[in-house]
Order: sequence, then structure tokens, then C-alpha cells
Amino acid sequence: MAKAPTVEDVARVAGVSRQTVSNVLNTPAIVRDGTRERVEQAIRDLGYRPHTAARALRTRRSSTIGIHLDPYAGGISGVVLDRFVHALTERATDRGMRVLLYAARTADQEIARMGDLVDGGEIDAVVITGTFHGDPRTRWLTSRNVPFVAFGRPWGVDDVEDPAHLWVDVDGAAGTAAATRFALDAGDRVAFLGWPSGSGTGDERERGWRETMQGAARSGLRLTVRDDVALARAAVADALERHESIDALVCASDSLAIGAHLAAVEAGMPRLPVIGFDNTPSAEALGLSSIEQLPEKVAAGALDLLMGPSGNVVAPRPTTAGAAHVLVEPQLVVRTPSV
Amino acid sequence: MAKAPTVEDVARVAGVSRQTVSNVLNTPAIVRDGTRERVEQAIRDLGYRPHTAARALRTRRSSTIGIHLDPYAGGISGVVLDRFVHALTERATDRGMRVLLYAARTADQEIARMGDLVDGGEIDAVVITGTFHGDPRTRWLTSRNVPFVAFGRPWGVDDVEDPAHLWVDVDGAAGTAAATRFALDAGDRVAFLGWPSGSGTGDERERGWRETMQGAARSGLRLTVRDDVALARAAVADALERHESIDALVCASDSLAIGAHLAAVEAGMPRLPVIGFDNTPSAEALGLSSIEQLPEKVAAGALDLLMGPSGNVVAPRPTTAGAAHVLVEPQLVVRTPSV
DNA sequence: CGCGATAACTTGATCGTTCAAACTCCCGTG
DNA sequence: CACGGGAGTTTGAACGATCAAGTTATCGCG
Repeated sequence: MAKAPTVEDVARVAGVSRQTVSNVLNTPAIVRDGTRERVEQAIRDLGYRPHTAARALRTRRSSTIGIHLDPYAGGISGVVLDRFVHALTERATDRGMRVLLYAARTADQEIARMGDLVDGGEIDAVVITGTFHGDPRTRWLTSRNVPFVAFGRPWGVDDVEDPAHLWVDVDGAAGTAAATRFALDAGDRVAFLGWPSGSGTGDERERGWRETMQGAARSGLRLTVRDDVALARAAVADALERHESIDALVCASDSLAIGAHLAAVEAGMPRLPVIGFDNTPSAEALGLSSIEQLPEKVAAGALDLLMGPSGNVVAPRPTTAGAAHVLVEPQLVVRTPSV
Repeated sequence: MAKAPTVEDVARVAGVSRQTVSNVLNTPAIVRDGTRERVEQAIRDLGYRPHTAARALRTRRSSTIGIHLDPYAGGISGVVLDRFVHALTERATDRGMRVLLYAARTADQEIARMGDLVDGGEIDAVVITGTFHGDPRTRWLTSRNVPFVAFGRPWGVDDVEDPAHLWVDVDGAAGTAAATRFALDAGDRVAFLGWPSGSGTGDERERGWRETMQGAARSGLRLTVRDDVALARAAVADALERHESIDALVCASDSLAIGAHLAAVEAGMPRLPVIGFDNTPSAEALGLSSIEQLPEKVAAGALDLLMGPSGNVVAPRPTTAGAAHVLVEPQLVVRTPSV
């Protein structure tokens, strides 16, 4: 196996210097046309590929973004994150970036791991997910001056006028609002099945339903349970037995929607419109409507915040008023229940 | 922000030379105890972290494994792969390795991308997934001498006596065999719902059922459809209407199992044992039994093949007879149907 | 006691790239 | 025609680690 060609080899073949080859690769505009073409030809002839480690060593940039992989929790919502990771990888590649995974079980472990990666020069930026109130990761990243974007808004600490950090999120309220508007076609009594108050995400999703109902001068039942199929099923079965009138059901997650749908089938109402959230394969399999988060847009937004609208290096957008986040509008996917 | 300390700085503080610091990090055994402790203390005091790019440049090793992310196909089987990626990341971290993602839509694109990464010195090895008959990727990787392991066996070309390349896979036949043995408790007539012949994976899964039935001197119905919930449902509904006697149903995937379960519920047999494959969250949500692939074991096996049972560098096990693969025995997860 | 062997540590060179500064043309201008 | 200036190109140094070869200390043994 012959040694891989270096800039030196390309330079010799093209009859120019190292630096000119480097310029052709990095700042082609300053090289004269004829010279550039000769160099490009030599690059093709030799099959030259720049050695990333050498470049990273000199420039002190790795062109790599780190992303944490949550421990597999069971449950079905991991899919959104997986699609996001995938989309991020594609988009990052287009911008000359790589995506490096790391695993950690706790926030502290994650901080330690990020420290290794940042100090080792392995990553230029981080994307963190699943932020929560008082998240130590955001504090640490900020204090260490590590460029980062959160998928999920900084619950509690953020202020649009004085943003704590960059973030991308899906507009949960807009999603449930769309679902509720759609559900109102089926009848006035649109119920909501959500999680107990206190989770930012859940409260947002509930708000979309509540405000839409108020706007339409309607009211409907509100049920809350933990995010679990069996619990959701029991809660809805119970409500139906009590003869609560429900024309349609907007849910905070697909897990809840599945449980609700099972209860409806059991109660002899297989066509009760039930709308989930996250558009997971499970909802698809059962033919349930759901709200699609559009992870591709989230990924694109994250990169825009980190690298600007078109750049190829990490240069985080300054966290100035109003410009420090991207809020993606989700999309209702309508399906006709298959049972 | 102060400049990050280098080996030089550590050496000065500890009163030794660069190389001794390097030895403490890489071959601690050859450094005298007292010296090593002084160096380790200096490392802690300064918060020194080795610069990965510099190391990679000199050693010509990136300590990074590349893995392809399939385009999101919809459907539910992506979960297995995601869990595998996650497990691989954890295990790799334990062995001082990193996992780099890359995306590609076609095999040719994937080859091009792998070429970039390998020639750029970004990855030392690759894990490929979803291999198929005559896969151009395995040919390319072999011809380029890139260490790699496949998740999925080399259908058609492999021979245990003369293995084509390293691979890890789940023993599908063992899985359906276990499922079938379990199902036989419910009655003699255990049917199989699989995919049309020709897919290696599907044929293996069917074989486990068939041989177990033969071994027990029983026979059962065999149905095949594409991997789709609605098609599975229609097929099973049809069979039940024809009054085929089915005591239990072993399926080649959770999608098929879900379809089968829906048909059973509709036909008034909600307790018909239906066993899926892959143990996806969807099966869990519906309370269906399924066969768990144990992605953690697959990941551990992949690394063992690539790095030996305990090494910290990529040193692929030679592809010698019988030793070039790891076959993981999957595990039946029994659930009591929730409807 | 002297010698060779081994252990422990140090020194100079190197990996492939880009930065910073220097150099060479060539053109327009006073 | 000397000179300033800019475009285009070249040269030496540097990034931070490890390899390979060299040096010094330590020890066993005849």
C-alpha cells in the first residue's frame, strides 16, 4: 500500500509550493485561475485527500460536533432524537463537519466526557438534548466558553430579551393547537390527555389545546397521567365508563395516544379521533394521527445557530435578544385509524 | 483563557522529559513507580489532557470507528440499529475509542464517504450494517484493506471454513425456535407469519420455526407478506375467516406481529399468543411478546472482532476458519397481551 | 573490581498541515 | 525612471504528540 500523497506531493506535481496547494483548498479565490486548475488536476491525479489530524493540529479546529446519546430508556420517544441525530449528521456533512457520539449516564458524567472531548481538541461544539430546569450542563458549557446549542429550550432561565444560550425547539403549543383545530371538526368536545403539570414540554402542549378551545369558545375534559400506555388506557377507559362525552382526544405523546386508542376500541368506539405527538412508528403502525416534529428542520436550525447561515466553521451566533433561538413549527399528520 | 498545557508543561513541572510523560500515559509499566506518581500528580495539577489530533498525526491512528446511519425509513425496525449504535458508543468509549457518524443514501455514496474518512485518517475501522448479497461495500473495504466488521452476515459468499470478512449477527433461527417452543405451550397449531422467501434474515427466522415444529412432530400454517402492518393484518384476518386453526403465531418482525394482533382482536381472539421479533417499543406498548436482539452483546462482539478481547487499538482478528464471527443468541421476552 | 546487560530516562526528528512573513512581479503614477 | 502598492506565490516555523536512537544509572556475576 503506497503512502498517501501529501500537499508536498501535489505541489511538486503541479509545480507550485505547498502553501499554494493549501490555498487552493482553503481560499481558492486568491489563487490565479490557471494555477488553481493545475493544482486541482494534480489533486485528482494523485487522489490526494487532506489529513484531518494534521489540519486540526495546526488550525486548532476539529470541524467536529459532539452529541450525547441518551441511555436507551425503553419507551417510544427516542425515535425523535434518532431522527434528529441522523438529520444533523447529513446537514453537518454538507457543511464540512463531522458528528461524534458520546455516551454518558448522568449529567455529571456527561460534563466529564465533554471536558475530555473539548480539551482534547476533538470537538468544536456540542449539541445537548433534553435540557431541564437548572441544567448543570448549560452552566458548565457557558463557563467554559464552549459553543453549544440545546435541543429543547432553557426552561425557566431563558428570557427572549436576554437569552441564556442558543437553543432550537419544536413549538409544542402550535402542534397541539393544530391538532385541536383538526379535532374540532369531529365535534365540540375535544379532550386532552397529558402529563401532570410541571414539565415544561407537557405544559406547552397542554397550552396549545387549552387556548385553541378557549378561542373557539369550547371546553373539554383534561386528563393527566404519567407517560405510559397502560396508565393512559386505564384513564381513558375510566372516563368513557363514566360517560364523559368525548368527541376527539388530543394527546401529549404517542404513548398516551396508543393507550387512549386501545381504550376507545375496547369501549366500542374504534373511530374516536385520537391524535398523538411525535409521529413515532408506533402511531404509524396503528394508523393514528400524530404531530410530526420535523427533526430535519431542527437540525438545520441548530447548525445555523452554531455556524451562521452559510459558514463552514463554528462561529456561534451571539446570544442577542430575539436571535438566539429557532422555533420549529411541527406538522399534523392525519391518518385514518385502521381499526 | 489560558493555553492548554502540553506534555512539555507537565514534564517541566514533574522534572522529567516529554517522553517520560508520554510513557506514563501510554506504557506506564516501563516507568519507575516514584517517577510515575510525580508525573501523574503534575497531570492532575495542570489538568493536562492529551491533544488527540497531535497524537493521531504522529501515530497514524485516530482511535475512531465510523458507522453509517441509514436514512430514516419510517417503519419500526430502526430501533434495533439505534440501540446498537448506542451500545457501540458506550463500549467503544470504555476501550478508548470514539464513534463517528456518517450519512449516505446509497452504497456508492457510502463508499465515497468511507474513502474520505479513511484517507483523511479520521477513522481506523468501520462498522457496516444491513449487508446484502453481493454488497459492494464489503468488496471495497476488503480491497482497500480497511478493518471492518459487518452487523449482519455475508449472505451467500461466506463460508465458515473460509470466511469472507468479520461479522456479528443475531441468531434469528434460535430466536424463532425459542418463540416456537414457547408458543407450543398454547397449542399444537403454531403458525408462522414471515416475509416472502429470498431475504436471508427472513429465511433464517422461518427456519427456526420450521425445524422446531418438525422436531416436535407438529405442523402449522405458514403465511408470508411484505413487512407492513396493514398487509399482515389482512393476511391474518383472511386466514382466520377461512377458519384456519391457529393456536399461536410466531412472526418475523414486530410490524407483522402488530398486524396479526390487530386481526386477532378484530376476530374476537384478543388473547391469541402473537410473538414478534426485535422487541421494539411498539411491541412493548401493545404488550406483545417479542424476541430481543440484545444489541449490547452485538456491539461487544463487534469490538472484540475489531480490537481483540481486550486491546485498545484496532487490530482485527484474522479471518480464519470459525473465528471470524460472533453469533448472538437472542432472548424471548414474554408479555401478556394487554387487550 | 570490571564488564556487559538491562532498566530508566532524554534528545532529536518527524507526522501533514496552515500561519505569518518575506519575496517577486507587474502596473500605474508622479 | 524610481517608487508605492497589490496580487500571487514561496519559505521557515509551529501546532503537540510519539518514534527511534542515544545516554546514564543500576545491577548481577565471574
